Amino acid sequence: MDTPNHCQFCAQHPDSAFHGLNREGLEEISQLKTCVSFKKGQVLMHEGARPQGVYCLHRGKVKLFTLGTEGKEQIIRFVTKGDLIGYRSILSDEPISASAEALEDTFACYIPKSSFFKVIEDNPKFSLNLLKLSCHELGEAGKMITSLAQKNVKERLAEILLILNTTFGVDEEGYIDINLTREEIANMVGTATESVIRLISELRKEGYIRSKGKRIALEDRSALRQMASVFE
Amino acid sequence: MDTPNHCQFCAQHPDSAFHGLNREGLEEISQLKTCVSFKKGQVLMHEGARPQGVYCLHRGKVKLFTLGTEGKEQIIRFVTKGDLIGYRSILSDEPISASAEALEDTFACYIPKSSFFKVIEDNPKFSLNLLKLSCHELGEAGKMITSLAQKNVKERLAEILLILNTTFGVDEEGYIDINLTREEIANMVGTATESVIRLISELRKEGYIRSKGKRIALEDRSALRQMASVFE
DNA sequence: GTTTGAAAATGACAATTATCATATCTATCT
DNA sequence: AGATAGATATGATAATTGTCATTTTCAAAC
Repeated sequence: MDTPNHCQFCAQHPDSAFHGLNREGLEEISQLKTCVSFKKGQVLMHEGARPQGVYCLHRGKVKLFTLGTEGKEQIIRFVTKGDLIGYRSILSDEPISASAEALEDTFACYIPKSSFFKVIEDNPKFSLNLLKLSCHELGEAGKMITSLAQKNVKERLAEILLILNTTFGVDEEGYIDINLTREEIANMVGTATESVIRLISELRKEGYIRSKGKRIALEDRSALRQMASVFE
Repeated sequence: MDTPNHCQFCAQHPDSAFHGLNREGLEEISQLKTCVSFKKGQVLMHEGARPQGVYCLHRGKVKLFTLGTEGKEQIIRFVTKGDLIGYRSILSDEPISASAEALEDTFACYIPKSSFFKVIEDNPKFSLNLLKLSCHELGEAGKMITSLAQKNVKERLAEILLILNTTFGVDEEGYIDINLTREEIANMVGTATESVIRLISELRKEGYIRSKGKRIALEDRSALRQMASVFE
């Protein structure tokens, strides 16, 4: 039997979909899941496919993205420890809307579709958690829509840098603890790679951030928040 | 007792959150709800507020929008007959993320928060429907994000016109059956009002649409689909 | 340490989109 | 029917952003 404690561990986090489940529910999931690992760059799920289960991330980082016109990738959001992948597609009974690719070596639990539904049926609390989760993400998506529609590229870049800083934290030297290329940042901001590079240089010259290679550290977060009109 | 049949009527539509509920469940909702009406321009819910219940639209049209920087409104989506308003906020226990304003005289059923949760508890099917609904909308939001990030204004306008045509249908003369100003269209597309006006003229000159005052009719939908890169 | 390919940086220029000014139209009220 | 306010339309111009070309830097593999 492989690592039956993972679920209880994941469930500790208040934002986890498994939070607040009783012992039996967690035990049930632990029984039904299997553990899988992915190398950096591996694709967990393909846009358009019909997933046969959901992943719950145990360790690692994953980007979710759709392919727009001419194959350009648009990063929708990131998935980290404790987050689920594929639940949207299974619950709405639609093809996967975004591909999921590992940004670093990643470990996840796989819960087959049938087991997933069984846990939902057996645990109303789990169902409510999922509702809460999807409704929260719906609100986040709305914010992203407003940003893309109304802010200019520099404001959006400032916003994304703040989000990355919050989502992934910083290393010992203060750099945001995520390994993204400028192109990937551009694919979040919704702009050209060169524009991101130019604006990162600008922000550096203005003293709001510092950078070393591809790594970025925020120097003046409150100024960035003001620039991005983020009031949280 | 007011119009106890509304809920059964709404529940007929396969996309309704109330679809598939048993007789008792529908009866329960019919008991708990009250009917309200709104004049054109009235606000049903204010961004940032804490709603005390949800609305289920019975007749009329409502726009959902957030206010971006400098008070510019960004229309997220429209709500029509059978759709719910406010459920996202109540379920995620967050403030309302978008204001709701009636685009025409509108009738709705109001279900208080406590009653809403009671129906969820008593009817697992309802809970699953809501999950399906929010997950579907999450996918739609993802599409909108990719469009905003990657398409130019003309492509997005073509896409929005197709969506309006599908959502609201056409009148006897073939015009899209919704009364929107050019400014409101711009607030969906995420651009300046003048840009929308210019591009509507362009589309008209190119023969893809015709217009009469503020009313618009699609003349060549497949060309518009191609322009917008919509393959559905 | 050198090699080497990919990523970052920068400049020049083109395309897109926004802004401002102004004219025309249209629906509604009297 | 005429007045009027708000909406649509259009031109001129400015600002933003994208594209292409080239150079520099970086990091992994040998």
